[in-house]
Amino acid sequence: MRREVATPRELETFFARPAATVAPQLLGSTVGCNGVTVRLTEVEAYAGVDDPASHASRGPTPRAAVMFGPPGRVYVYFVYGAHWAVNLVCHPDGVAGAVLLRAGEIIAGEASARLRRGERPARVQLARGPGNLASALGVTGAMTGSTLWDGPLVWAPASRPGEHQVGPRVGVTGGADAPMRMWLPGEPSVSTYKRSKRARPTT
DNA sequence: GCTCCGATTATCT
DNA sequence: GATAATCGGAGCG
Repeated sequence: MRREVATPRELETFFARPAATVAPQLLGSTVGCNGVTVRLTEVEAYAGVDDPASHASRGPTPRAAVMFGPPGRVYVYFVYGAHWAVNLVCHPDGVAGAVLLRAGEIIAGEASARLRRGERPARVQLARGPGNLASALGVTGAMTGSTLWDGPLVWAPASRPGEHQVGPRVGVTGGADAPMRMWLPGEPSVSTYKRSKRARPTT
C-alpha cells in the first residue's frame, strides 16, 4: 500500500528547489484551508533578489523575510488595499523565492467558500485570481510563516503530472516579460487578465 | 466584446 | 508620501 501523505521532510525537500522548477509541479496539486479545498490551475514563480518583480528584490525586509527562510512555508501579503495573496516559499533556507497561487478550482467546501465570496460568483470564479483564491480559502496575513504540513494551510501533491502552458506574468510593473506564469490549458478557472498596461520589460 | 478607473491599506522610501 | 504580484463595475463600441 503506497503512502498517501508525504512526510514533512519530503515536502520541505520538494520545495527546496527553484521556484520556476516547483511552480509547474504545483499545477493540479491541492491546497486546503478552513474547510475548502482547491485544485491549483494557475501559478506564477517569483525568484529572489535578482527578480525585479519579487518582493525579495529589495532584500529581507520585514514583509519579505519569510521568503528568505526555509521552504514549504506560507507567505501571505496584502495588495492594493483590498486583497490577500498566497505564496509558497521555495529554495533552500537562506535563498529567497516563492510561487504565487493565482487560481484554482474548488473541489470541496464550496459552501464554505461562498460564505466569504458570496452567492453571486459562478463556480469557476470562486477562486479565479490571486485575491479571490485567498478569499475563498479564508487566508489572512496571520498565516504567514506557517508550514504546509501543520496548517492552517495544508498542501498535497498532484496525483499525476499534467500538461501546462507558460506565458508572461500578469499585473507586475517590472520583469513582466519573464515567462514565469504557468497554467493548465483549457481550465475555465484560469484568470483572464491581460498584462498590465503599466508593465514594462526587464532591462 | 474590450478598456478604463477607483477603492483602500500595508509596506517601503 | 508613493506605490502596489488586484478586483469588479462602469462606460464605450
